[in-house]
Amino acid sequence: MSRANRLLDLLQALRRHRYPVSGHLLAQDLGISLRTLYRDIETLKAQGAHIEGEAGVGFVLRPGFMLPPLMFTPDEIEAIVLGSNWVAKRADAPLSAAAKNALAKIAAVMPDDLREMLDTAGVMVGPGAPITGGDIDLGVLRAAIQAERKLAIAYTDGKGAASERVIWPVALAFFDSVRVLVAWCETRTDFRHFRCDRICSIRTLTAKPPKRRRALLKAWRVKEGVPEP
Amino acid sequence: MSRANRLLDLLQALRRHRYPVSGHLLAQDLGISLRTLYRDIETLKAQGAHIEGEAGVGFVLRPGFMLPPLMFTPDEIEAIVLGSNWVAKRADAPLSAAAKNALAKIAAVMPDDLREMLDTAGVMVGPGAPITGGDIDLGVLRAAIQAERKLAIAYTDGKGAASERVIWPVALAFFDSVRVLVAWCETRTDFRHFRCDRICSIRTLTAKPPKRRRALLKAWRVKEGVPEP
DNA sequence: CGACTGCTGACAGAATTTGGCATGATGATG
DNA sequence: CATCATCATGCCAAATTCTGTCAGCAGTCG
Repeated sequence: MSRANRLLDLLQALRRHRYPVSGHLLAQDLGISLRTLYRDIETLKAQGAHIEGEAGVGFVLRPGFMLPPLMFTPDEIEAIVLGSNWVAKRADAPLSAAAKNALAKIAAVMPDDLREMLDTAGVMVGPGAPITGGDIDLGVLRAAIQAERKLAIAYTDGKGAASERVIWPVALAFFDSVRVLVAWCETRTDFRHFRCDRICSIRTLTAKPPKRRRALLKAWRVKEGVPEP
Repeated sequence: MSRANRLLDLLQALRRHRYPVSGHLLAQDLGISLRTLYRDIETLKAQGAHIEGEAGVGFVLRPGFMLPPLMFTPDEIEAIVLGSNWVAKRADAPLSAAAKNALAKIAAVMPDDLREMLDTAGVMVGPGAPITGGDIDLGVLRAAIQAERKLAIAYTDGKGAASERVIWPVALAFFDSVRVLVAWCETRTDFRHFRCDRICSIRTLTAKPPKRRRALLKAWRVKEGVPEP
């Protein structure tokens, strides 16, 4: 692998990590020594890449570098197709439609030969367990998550016990056959998981949770032991 | 000026000229010999640049090497994030890496305000049933599917009966906990489904199936009653 | 046909790249 | 405050590569 290739790879590696990444890790990824990595980063900086290195933290590539990323590789196309198809097949209707639209937009900017690969991609999503729907609108949940609003819900748990709660929605998790709303429950003052098909009603409140969703998500990750993506 | 820098410059120079440029001129621009220019162009081509050289005309960089800016709706962003994460989590290693790279590339060409939504997307992929791996390399399967090559496989079916077959691979289907290769089996002269974890060995043959993959896929869809995507 | 231009191979000397080590500096963490 | 992780830079010898030159073949254009 020549140096030129590696520099583009390094750029892509930096793009991949949207959070600070240590030079040690990058060097390992690229199979080069730490010293060489510093030199490569120096070169990229000289070319105009906004790479910021902070001691004790790592490197971040600030967006806006004049050199746009390269076109997708065949593997990446397959990954995109597979991902979009999964969402189109397994998510709720609005998200499913959005997945199809997004794929169309991506297809629009690809050269002809690659666009063909979209249709002939050799990957498919197999039929899965039927998704226990419930009749609530996931769009409302997603909107509340995005807008960071409290929700008042009526919920029936696994034992059939009904309850009404005010929760702070954090994220919507898609399992193979069920969807789960991750939220902070004001009643229990702790995180709770609500199966969407057991939520009987939702009302979006105007009040905002006192903590930012980001912080909540982090706290939840810690509690559940979910690694950072 | 190091070579790495020069390659990036060459790319920019090619992008500037929308009409064929002679190698001589490019070489002069960059201050290198003609021979070196050819070598540089070779290197860029190896990286995926669609540079076309026609004798008596010059070089043109066909569009499609770089990814142009992309715009998405909030729902589409959530769909893309969800899809990529699903692939990153549930597909085999190379495809998983490709999903991360693709997402990074898409992120790099989105407007700033949209890019932020990537991090705050409120959708997640829940943990799923563990995927029964098998020790064959799915990359080999995907490559054979794309290249339309026959495969010689050793397979052990659900009843424990082992067999060796020559098949025409059509598609790779991702189920919740298992992956299945869809293929035409020469022995049975019909379509068969092979669980990847039961494929003991693969050998890619040089022979191509007599029918195009597209036609096979269509025939399979008809047989199985799978609707067009 | 002749003038261009793309494309490739071989080769030897020049230039660059690389890894390792040593040394600072800075920010995070407890 | 001490410790750790990390960024950053200089130096050097060995290894790698890059480069220009020359030579030849194959297309295109007028």
